[in-house]
Amino acid sequence: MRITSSIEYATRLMTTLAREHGKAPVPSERLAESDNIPADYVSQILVKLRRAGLVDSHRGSTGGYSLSRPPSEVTLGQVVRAVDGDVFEDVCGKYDGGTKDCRHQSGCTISPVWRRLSGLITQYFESVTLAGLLAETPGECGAAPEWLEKLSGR
Amino acid sequence: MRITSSIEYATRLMTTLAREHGKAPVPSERLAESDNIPADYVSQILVKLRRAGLVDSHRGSTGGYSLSRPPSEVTLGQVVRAVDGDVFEDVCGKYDGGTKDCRHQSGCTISPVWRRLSGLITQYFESVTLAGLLAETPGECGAAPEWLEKLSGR
DNA sequence: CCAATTCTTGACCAAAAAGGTCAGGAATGC
DNA sequence: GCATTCCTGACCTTTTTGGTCAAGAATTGG
Repeated sequence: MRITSSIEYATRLMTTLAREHGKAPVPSERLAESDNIPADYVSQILVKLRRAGLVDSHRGSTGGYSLSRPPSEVTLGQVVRAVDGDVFEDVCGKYDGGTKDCRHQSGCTISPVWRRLSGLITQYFESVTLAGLLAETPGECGAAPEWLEKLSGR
Repeated sequence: MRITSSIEYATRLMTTLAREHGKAPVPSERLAESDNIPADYVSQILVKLRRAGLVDSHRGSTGGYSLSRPPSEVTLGQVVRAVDGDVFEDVCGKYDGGTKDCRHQSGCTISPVWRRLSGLITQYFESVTLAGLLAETPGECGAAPEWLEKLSGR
């Protein structure tokens, strides 16, 4: 399991756009540059974000992209779904070995576990907004996950 | 993001072995059959589980595989790590566009989010044991995730 | 000791997904 | 009308997934 480049890139883009919210639209080329993403790839990701209704696009010389809503109203979940579809979409029914019935062995005691995991992830994604991302304390790339300790009870 | 076949298969195998714990070793061919997994693929997965110390193998005519520990002492996290490595191993430092410094844009406010997610998933995996999997109420493949509501506070 | 059984190892392969590129066209603002 | 920017969709390469295969090395029952 991993974070794909699309997810990472889309998150960077949305974060940058959030910072520019209320100002002029940002052309994709500038986004590519500032977020360190291949220029031609950026457009592709922005298209998905636009189709999901998360950003607006404007053509012409003063054109570019802008958030369609305030940063506080956009969740990470929406961003992830826009570029990657639903999380753990089709666990059940895959890997059924050709037989088309659910073959999670052992009377399907496994699938509830995947479903909970999926719910857990979805819920976390939903709890993070772009506004929250901006307010995040940067910290270097090795900081400990503080609140995690709380959650785990340790 | 998705559950790979290796993870799903490994979980099925371990669940089946947990059910047979204390009895005779189960040959891989029988595991393949009962868990609906390609026979040649099963061996490959079992090798990883053995190298991780989760199962024991015995050759010869009465040979096969068996759990190396009681089901209550094996977590889903151990199984997943055995076949798939660490969850979200290297988010930071990837997608840096060639520049070898961490380029999570915007002062790296993004990486803590991935790290928390990784921790959340790891923690969930750690909380599920094989014994727990066996005790799971099967339910059909669409049951609601009950305890999730508790966690979310809703 | 022999033969059947089972695991072991590592190479190999095909299909899919990920990651990225490109070219031609259509709006838009100046 | 011309530069700028987005739009569309095809295309490509690399990596990962998912799976196969063959030769060999233990082990056990007979």
